[in-house]
Amino acid sequence: MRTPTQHLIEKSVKVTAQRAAVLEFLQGNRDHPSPDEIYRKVHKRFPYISRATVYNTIKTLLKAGLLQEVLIQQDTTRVDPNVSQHHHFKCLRCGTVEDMPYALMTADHVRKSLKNYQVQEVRMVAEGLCRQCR
Amino acid sequence: MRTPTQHLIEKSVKVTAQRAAVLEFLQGNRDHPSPDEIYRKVHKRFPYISRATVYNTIKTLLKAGLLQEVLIQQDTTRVDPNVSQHHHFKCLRCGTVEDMPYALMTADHVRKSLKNYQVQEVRMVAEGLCRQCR
DNA sequence: CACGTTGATTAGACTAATTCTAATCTAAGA
DNA sequence: TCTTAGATTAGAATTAGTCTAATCAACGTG
Repeated sequence: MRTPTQHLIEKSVKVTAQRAAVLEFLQGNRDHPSPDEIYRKVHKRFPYISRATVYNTIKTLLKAGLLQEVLIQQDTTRVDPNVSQHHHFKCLRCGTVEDMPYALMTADHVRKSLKNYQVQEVRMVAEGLCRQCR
Repeated sequence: MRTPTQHLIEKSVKVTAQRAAVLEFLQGNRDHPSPDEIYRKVHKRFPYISRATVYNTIKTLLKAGLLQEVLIQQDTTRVDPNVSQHHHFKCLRCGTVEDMPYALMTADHVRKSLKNYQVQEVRMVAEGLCRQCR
C-alpha cells in the first residue's frame, strides 16, 4: 500500500509534513469530513498546522485528484478520499453522508434500488464549458 | 397568466408586498440568481425591503414549492423559479447556470446528449432518510 | 369594516466559513 | 550547500447567512 508521501510524489505535488498529515488522516477516514473537522483531528497529532494550511492543502489535493468534493448544499464543504466515480446519499435527519455506487445513476433507479432508504430528493449537476466558452 | 399574488394565495402563503416583489422579479428571470443579486435588483424598484426579508422570503417560497434550489458547490445559494423536475449545467469558465432537461439523466447520457458542451463533471446527490433514521 | 392576533418586516449585530496578508520558512533542484 | 519558488503561519478581513427584539401589517373574526 502506498504511503501519503508516495501519493504526493506520484502526482508531482511538493511534499510537506502538513500535506502528508492531512492526506494520511483522510485516507483512514470514511466520514466525508469538513475542513474544520480535518483541522481539529490533524491538529491533535500534529500541532504544527494552521487552519489556512488545511484549506490550502484541500485545494491542492483536489487539484491533484487525490480528493473529491462532496456536493451537498446548505452545509459546509466536505471531502472524500475515494476519488472513484460514485455519488452520495445524505440523511436529512442525522446528516451523515454515505457513498452510493455509480451504477445507481437515474433518479428512478436510485429510488428503486435504495429500498432501505427513504429517498426524498435526487439532484444532479453537470459541470464543464458551455457553447460560448468552449 | 397568473400574477405573483395569485401564486401566493394558491399556496396559502400570506401575501405581502415584499413577497410579491421577490416572486415577480424571479418569475421574469432565468439567471438562477443569488440572494444578494435578488436583494439588489428588487431593492432598486422596491426600496422598502431588507436583506433579511429576502432570505426569509426565499425560504418561504422554497417551502411552498414556488422556487427550487440549485445545487452548486463553491458558490452562493442560487434559486430557480422553474420548479419542474430538471437539472443544471454550470459553465466552469463564465459561471452561468443553465437548465438541463430531466430526460438527460445518466452521466453517460448527459455527456452524449450535450454535444455542444464540454461536460467535465456530472455529480448527483440523493437526500432522504437513511436506514437508522427512517 | 374596525379590531386583534399572529406572523412578517426591519436594521443592524452576530456567527461561521473561508480567504487574504505579509512575514517567515523550507523542499528540492542546481 | 545555496537559492528560490512556493508553502506555512497567525490573525485580520471578508462574505454569506442567521438572529434579535422592536415595529408593522395581513386578514379572519365579530
